[in-house]
Amino acid sequence: MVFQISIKYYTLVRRLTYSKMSHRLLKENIKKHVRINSKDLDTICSFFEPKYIKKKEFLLTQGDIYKFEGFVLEGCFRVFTIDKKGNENVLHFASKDWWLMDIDSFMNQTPSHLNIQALEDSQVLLISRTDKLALYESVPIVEKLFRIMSQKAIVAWQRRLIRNHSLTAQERYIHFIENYPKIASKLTDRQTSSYLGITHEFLSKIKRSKK
Amino acid sequence: MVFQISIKYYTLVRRLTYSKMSHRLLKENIKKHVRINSKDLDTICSFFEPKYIKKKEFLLTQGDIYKFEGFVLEGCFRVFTIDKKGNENVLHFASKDWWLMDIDSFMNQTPSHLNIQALEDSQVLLISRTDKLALYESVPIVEKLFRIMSQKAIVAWQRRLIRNHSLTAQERYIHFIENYPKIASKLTDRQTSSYLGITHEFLSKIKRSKK
DNA sequence: ATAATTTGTTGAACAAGTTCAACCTTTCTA
DNA sequence: TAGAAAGGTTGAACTTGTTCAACAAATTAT
Repeated sequence: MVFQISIKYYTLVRRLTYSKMSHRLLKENIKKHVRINSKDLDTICSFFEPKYIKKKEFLLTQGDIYKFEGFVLEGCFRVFTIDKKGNENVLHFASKDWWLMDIDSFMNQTPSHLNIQALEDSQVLLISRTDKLALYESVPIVEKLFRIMSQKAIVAWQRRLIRNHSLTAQERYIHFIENYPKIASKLTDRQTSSYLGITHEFLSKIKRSKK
Repeated sequence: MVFQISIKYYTLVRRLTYSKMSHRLLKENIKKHVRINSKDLDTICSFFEPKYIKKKEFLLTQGDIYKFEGFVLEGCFRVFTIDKKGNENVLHFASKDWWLMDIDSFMNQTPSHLNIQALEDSQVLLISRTDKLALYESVPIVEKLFRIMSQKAIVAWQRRLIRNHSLTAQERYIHFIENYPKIASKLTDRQTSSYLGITHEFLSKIKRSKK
């Protein structure tokens, strides 16, 4: 009996500790973007709920309406579309400390064009659309936070387009594995090639010629 | 004498009228993105000053630090980088009712990677960095405005990347002229090809084969 | 109006990347 | 643990797009 209680107690403490830990990563992330007081930070984080997703499971499937925004605590995701020809196009990956959103579907509540799939057992913090919209109103700095995050994202997309236009597939591959070694090491060649915009066969040939 | 005065008066009235007209386009643009009261709208617009730029002149040159953000009233611009191999890569064009910014340089006050050049005699409304930063503080809805504009821009960049990965050069060319006929009609083939990420020779061959 | 420059067109040789098919290795699953 | 499924490699033929060079057409500056 005593033993059981102590297990329960231990579990409870672990959960709380864990929960604080998980929000800590989110807090650190937010503080990278804006100066923010701890009250606002606590309010923001209080709306994020942890969720566990198993390898190969989907957080979002093409056609769904996206009702959550996510922040990755652990694991790795791929965000991709399937085009008319049936090919998968990876927009990006998201591992620990990255955000997961489908801005288009979330903003306009239209069916999503994107799929978000876990590449390994993963944990995310999710905020519902309702709570997010409420946060924009009640905690004004949230607007600034996402304005700044969005602007940084635009810069990243611009640079990626330029790389696609000015570099060969081999150069893009080298850039990718050098700049995102942690993510790259978790991927199959098929996933990497889809991100780079080439076939997996050609990636295989690039790797051979590099040696 | 009387004649001279009347000319002066006419010019003054025209300027005032013109200035209101020009801010009207900006106001309409802003109202597409956010619900906003007319006082805030007036405050925002009051910081934008008109500027005329002649064909081929630059609003920004690679290496400069960007100190303004612009809104195009008339004319057309191209935003491009020159990479190490000396090739021009057009990020995008901006004609009437579009925004002109170099987010990276403007945010971080680092030397710009971009060039912004007028393709024809053009007019823009410019806001200085100082005024923009002050606006973010004094008119909170400005944060929301640029947050939403930025998020729409991200969606556009994502779609463009997917087109680059999933469509042939010919399909991208057709998409471009069908979706941006006004801008496309103002461009030389060299400019169009640089936007599409192909050589101008190959664009010429695409056009021939299309007939 | 003329010269100079930029732009567009075309062809031939070439390079980059795809497709398809075969085969092997690894990983998942019953 | 066997069988199935998925991932990786390789080669040959093919397609897409580039490069370079030459020339014609259109703009621009003088």
